[in-house]
Amino acid sequence: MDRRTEILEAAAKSFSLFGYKATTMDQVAKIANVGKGTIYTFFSNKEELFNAIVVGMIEEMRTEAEAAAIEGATFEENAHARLMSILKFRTTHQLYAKLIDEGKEIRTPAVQEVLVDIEKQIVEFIVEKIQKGINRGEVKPCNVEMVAYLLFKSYMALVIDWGKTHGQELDQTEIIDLLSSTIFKSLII
Amino acid sequence: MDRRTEILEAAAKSFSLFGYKATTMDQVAKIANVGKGTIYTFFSNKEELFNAIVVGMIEEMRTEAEAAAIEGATFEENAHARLMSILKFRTTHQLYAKLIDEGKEIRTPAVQEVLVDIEKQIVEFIVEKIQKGINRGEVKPCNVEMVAYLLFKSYMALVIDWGKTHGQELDQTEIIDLLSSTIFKSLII
DNA sequence: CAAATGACCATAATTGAATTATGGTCATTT
DNA sequence: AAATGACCATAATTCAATTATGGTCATTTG
Repeated sequence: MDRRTEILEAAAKSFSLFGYKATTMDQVAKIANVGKGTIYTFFSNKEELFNAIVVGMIEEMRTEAEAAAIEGATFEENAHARLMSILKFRTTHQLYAKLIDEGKEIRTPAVQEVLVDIEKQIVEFIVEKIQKGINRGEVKPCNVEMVAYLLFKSYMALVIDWGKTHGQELDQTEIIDLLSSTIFKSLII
Repeated sequence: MDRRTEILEAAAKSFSLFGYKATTMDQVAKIANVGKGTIYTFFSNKEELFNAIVVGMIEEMRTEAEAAAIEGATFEENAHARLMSILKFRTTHQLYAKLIDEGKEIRTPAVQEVLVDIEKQIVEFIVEKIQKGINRGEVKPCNVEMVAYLLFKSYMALVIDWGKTHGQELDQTEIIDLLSSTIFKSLII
């Protein structure tokens, strides 16, 4: 494996395990079996190394979300499956979960910026899918950006936030029932 | 004015100006022109005094939200008007705005708890209104708690959050257009 | 004598000086 | 030419000393 990859893997491991702030460049160098200076021949600073890791994670998330869609399923079914996949990734993926925690608890600025960027990219992903649905004639023309945003926020609310104030999580079917009869209903032709 | 009221007014002023943490009982006593011990004959501790102030604020918010509704208007029009009134109150009311800031920046536990409670009461307020709409035959029977939650979160997202990532605020008409064709459409008979 | 008061106390919060840790560099080595 | 790690400036942490604060209660007041 080349040095760059070894550094990336070491950094991914450390960021996932300890978060951004608690990961030191010395530590990354040690895990990667590399002199600290070597890291700086590939990445200009800690934040760039971090961003490279996050770019990789977003790709991974996107791939999983794409894989969640089923050939021949309706737009609504696939939208639901992909969104649930993304939200599952969000809480399951060690690095993502760690970053959410660090953003909230320690409020490391670099982490908070990255989290905002990830959410933007998720919404853009949804935008793409809606746009494709419109082009295929499965979805009504609409304010795609707003609809994508509303969809994402609604899923966040029902899947992630609800449980925090209401003792227990919502059932998937309850979520589908509600969104199917509201947002999706007006979206689909 | 009786001592209790003087204390309440002093506390409201101080909490609004400085937040929960930065308000001292000595300060409240001084503003209220009262010995510090006197405060403790009416309120068992700082947090109880704080809660009393917040209860008053919620009442105020509720009254304004009720006043935003118009006799003879549709359920949708009034729901929109009331929700916008609440969100306006949220950012305009000095104490509420201060608490949101303190909850986020200093993360005073007493403040965060109170903020969660306020949001719960807002959702309960929406629940009431939807239930009333159902009883009147203006609104379809539905999972009232979930719909209220979704409505509130949608308004929060479009009115409060959107601007933070998208450079500028959404226009009221854009919000109505979207929600009217989605959530409200499926709600109203 | 019942209500009000503020000096007082235990403890929590803050400060700042000293210490340690860390991101990044660059002369030296491989 | 690429890799390295000792080195440096500065940021972060520690912790003892100090200050501030919530809450009490013996005393005062009307």
